[in-house]
Amino acid sequence: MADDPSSKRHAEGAPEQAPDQAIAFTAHDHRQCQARILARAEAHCASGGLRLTPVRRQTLEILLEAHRAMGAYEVLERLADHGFGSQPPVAYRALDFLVEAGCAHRVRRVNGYTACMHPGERHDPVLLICEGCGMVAESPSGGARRAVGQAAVPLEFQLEGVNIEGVGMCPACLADDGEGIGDGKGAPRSKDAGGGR
Amino acid sequence: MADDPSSKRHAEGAPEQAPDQAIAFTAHDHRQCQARILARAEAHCASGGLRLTPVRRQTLEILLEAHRAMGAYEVLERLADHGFGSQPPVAYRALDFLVEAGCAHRVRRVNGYTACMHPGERHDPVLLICEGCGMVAESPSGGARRAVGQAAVPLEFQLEGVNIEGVGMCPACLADDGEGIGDGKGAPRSKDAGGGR
DNA sequence: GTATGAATGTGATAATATCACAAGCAGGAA
DNA sequence: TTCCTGCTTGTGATATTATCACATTCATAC
Repeated sequence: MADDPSSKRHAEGAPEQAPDQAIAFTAHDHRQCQARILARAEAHCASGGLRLTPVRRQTLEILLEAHRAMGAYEVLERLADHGFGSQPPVAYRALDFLVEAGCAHRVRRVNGYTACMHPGERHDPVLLICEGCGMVAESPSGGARRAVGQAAVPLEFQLEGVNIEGVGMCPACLADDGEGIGDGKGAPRSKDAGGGR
Repeated sequence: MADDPSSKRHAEGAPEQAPDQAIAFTAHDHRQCQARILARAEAHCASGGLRLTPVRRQTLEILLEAHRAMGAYEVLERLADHGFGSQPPVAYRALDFLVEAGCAHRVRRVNGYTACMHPGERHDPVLLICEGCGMVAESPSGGARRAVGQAAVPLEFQLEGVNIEGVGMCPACLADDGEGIGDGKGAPRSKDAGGGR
């Protein structure tokens, strides 16, 4: 990890470090990012009368550890490590709550969940999933959402929700491939890549 | 089935009955629709050197029976009824082939598969899934696809594929609700709704 | 006809998700 | 306080979806 791009990250005092929506693929102080989102989520739940109980909060913290999608069973294992129940419903319930509350997104493509970078703001982001490292970035794009809405109109379909996901390669993985670490098709990189880069 | 809206369907001789993309939610002669798509898929496979073997063809026919998403195990059961193997890989392999060949789509939202209405034409349709009856319509929308592409650009993300899905209510289910058959939130209607309407 | 690779059949198992019910806990009403 | 109520959590069981490994069959080219 000595050559980790996160060495490029900004100093702690840096103000707005990166455009929020692209943060997953951008060098940033992940500790700070993590804390900021958690605080926002807490505020959102408090103001909305949503109970961010210990399991739920811990679940969110687990999701916030990295900008990637985590499976429910991976979350469950971590919850058990923290002393919570170890049966699937424990994780699924907490994850469902977070999604419902607008604090997490479900990543259908990989049957996983990822923390929302804009807790509480009703939005339907484009989720960009890197096939190299598993990171997930959230891109605002009212554009895509609007286009789906428009696609529904001529069919007289009453749209209630959308899932918009893209798969491909993030800039860091592309750079790695270019450096000859991969062969251009390269095997997926470490699935447990750490926090921000 | 006596009050099936498909009674409204066009007469057999009707020429181009409905805009292709909206066909799932539109009154049409489904037998003809089914046959047309199957023929197109056969032609596409033939011209591309893709082997549409008996299981694969049967699988496509099963998907074509209705404009909805079918689970792999449901397909598997039908395949077994037709004398094919009854172990999961039988269905998954055939379904994977069809998706790969551009003759079917995977519907991530419901872990299902649905026949493609434009076999062989490389496209990333918006899949509109009715929560009332389970029907799935394919809407062209280069617009949404383009918007996702644009969302990826500022993140320097190299987009390789997309899943764009919308859930909501189809016109027929909306009409049913309006007629007082439902309560406005109504339980999902029969999951095994027949072919076209 | 025989070698070859693709496709299929089959048993086993992995990964994901839900159900049902008991127990605990927070808040308000009596 | 005590009880009631509804939400939340724990737990065992089970359902659903998906993949692996390996033997066999089949189509095709040689």
